[in-house]
Amino acid sequence: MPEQLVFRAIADPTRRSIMAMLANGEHSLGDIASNYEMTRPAVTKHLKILEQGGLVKVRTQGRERLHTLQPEALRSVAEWISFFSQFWDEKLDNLKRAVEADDE
Amino acid sequence: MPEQLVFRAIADPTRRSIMAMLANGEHSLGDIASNYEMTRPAVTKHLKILEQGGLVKVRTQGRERLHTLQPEALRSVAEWISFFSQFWDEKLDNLKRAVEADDE
DNA sequence: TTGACATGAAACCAAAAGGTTTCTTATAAA
DNA sequence: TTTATAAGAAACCTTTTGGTTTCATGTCAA
Repeated sequence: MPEQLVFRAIADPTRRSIMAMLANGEHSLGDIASNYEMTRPAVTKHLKILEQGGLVKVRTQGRERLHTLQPEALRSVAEWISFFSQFWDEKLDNLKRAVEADDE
Repeated sequence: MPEQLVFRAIADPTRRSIMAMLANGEHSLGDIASNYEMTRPAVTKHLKILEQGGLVKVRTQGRERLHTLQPEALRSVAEWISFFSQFWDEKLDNLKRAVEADDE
């Protein structure tokens, strides 16, 4: 799972919005699409990109496809940011330690 | 400075690489460009997008343009991630608190 | 002041991104 | 067993992105 796919996935505002929605729990495609102006196929494409980034997992139930958030995929981004956090504020070294501690 | 411009800026691997380079200090355009296969105009465009995201600041000295990293611009991304970190691991609530504490 | 150097600017191009419409397939329900 | 519903798939379109080449400009140094 190349890190680049995560950065790509979170670059789009619609996809970040979908992530926020999925933070509340599992949702079907139609359920998600009803929250946006665009058509369902467009939302499908966004969900596929989120999947490729490892941020969303899908399971099929009957004729529905249920999507769940996989927020752990954001950890690589958090680690990348933590490298720079040391330059912006020493206090935020907490962030770096927190992330690293979690790798054990 | 819309948050979207930061997400856009960090989405490209070349730009993230430039950020890493600038973490070591100020660099001129030619200096930066000499590290990449692409032409200088291409690097110029990347630097402009980094500027728009607030991640790089430029000053002119003689005929050179010196670029410095502004890592604080990453804070909005860190805040966004911190919202999701609660879902992936309670221990990483440290991250959220660290970021919020820094807003005071 | 003439030449070399560091950069900016503009025109252009191919590929990727974000969207649409149309058609098909699979499941559920009448 | 029809009919309605949920979704996948493919073809297509426009705009953005990441890159190029070419030319112009400003500054430093012989």
